[in-house]
Amino acid sequence: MVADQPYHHGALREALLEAGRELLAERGAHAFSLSEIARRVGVSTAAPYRHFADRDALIDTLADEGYIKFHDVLREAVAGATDPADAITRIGVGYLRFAVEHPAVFTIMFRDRQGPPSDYGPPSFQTFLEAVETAQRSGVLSDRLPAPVTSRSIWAALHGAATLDAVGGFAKLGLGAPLEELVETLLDPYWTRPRPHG
Amino acid sequence: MVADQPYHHGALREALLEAGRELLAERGAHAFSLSEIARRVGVSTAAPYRHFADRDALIDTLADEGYIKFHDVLREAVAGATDPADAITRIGVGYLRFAVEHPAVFTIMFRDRQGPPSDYGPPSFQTFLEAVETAQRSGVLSDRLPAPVTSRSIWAALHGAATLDAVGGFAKLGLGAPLEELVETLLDPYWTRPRPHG
DNA sequence: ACCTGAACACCGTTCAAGT
DNA sequence: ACCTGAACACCGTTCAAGT
Repeated sequence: MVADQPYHHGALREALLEAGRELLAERGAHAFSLSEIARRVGVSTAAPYRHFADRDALIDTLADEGYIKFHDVLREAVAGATDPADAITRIGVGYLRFAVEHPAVFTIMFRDRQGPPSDYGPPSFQTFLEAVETAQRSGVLSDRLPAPVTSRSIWAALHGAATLDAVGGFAKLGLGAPLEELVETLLDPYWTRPRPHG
Repeated sequence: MVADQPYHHGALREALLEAGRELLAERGAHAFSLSEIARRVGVSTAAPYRHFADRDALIDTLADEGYIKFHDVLREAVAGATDPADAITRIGVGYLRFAVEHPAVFTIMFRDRQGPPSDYGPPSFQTFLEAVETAQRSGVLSDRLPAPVTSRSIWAALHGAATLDAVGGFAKLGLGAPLEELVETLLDPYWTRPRPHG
């Protein structure tokens, strides 16, 4: 808190993004408001328009940040893996954990975009695809179907579980489960031979 | 169009729901507006509050309608099936087709609810669970995992594919595919033996 | 009992004017 | 170049008043 704010904020763009992150975390994607963000930063409601085309542009920027963070999660999952099958499992756990820990960011990442699609989504899928290819080559993952197709299926399973779990759908149906167990059961039919569970 | 509207609408509740359905179909979940709906019906913006607690109550009612329609889709899929494996496949196609044909309704069904959870979701999962149990008993679906767990996994895969496909995620990644083919590849790892594709 | 009219607090967005 | 102040059209919601 500075006693006397200068006329020029100096780093308004970053301040708006930071306030946006906080608002999302505190009140959810549903409560996102550009006016509220401007108020928190201590600036007029018109000020953001010097840095973002409109409300959606700010949301899309926060979504892009989410994609970058998400991509890091996937790369760290692969980096920390002990073997190709473990890499897939860790990606799965990372995917679901990201959704559970940052539900609002996850929501805006996969909402129906107003502007052009993000450039930051495909790299994540690419990382995942490479992990699937590696697992297929090592023989732990079936290669009955091409890697992109199997990747698409597992990605869909993880994404569906993440979405339904975040909304609480599984718990409502009496299907709530710890994250690791949920991932294990999702991946189970894909392995060429049964895997011991941790 | 009646030339002289009576003071009492008579069937305002249903008229509001109908206008809500149209607005969702025309402009998407994103553009939902209670004022716009009242305007379309030709009534004051305060009138809906005699029939719905608030905006969210109207949305939740439309979501419930969606669940009922969705449940019918699943039951018809099972009813029209030639065998237990075909029932699962038809459910999958019905699930994805519903999402693609009614994206706005699908969105509000699985959005983060404000009010209490819908009573109309669980019956759909129940129908699906029974189809999985039947398929497991007939031997076409692996019974390595309990029916509720396998149901959860396939449900997640279908839901994820529906969500990503509706948002256009698959197409963006060069993974776009016809609905039936997508469902086939999603279900492929679950069958106990390879199934011929139609 | 059901709906209107007017009001309130709140949005997103624009634009002339200030620094 | 960056931000303010005031305005505009639009929300959701409330409530006294009308029929």
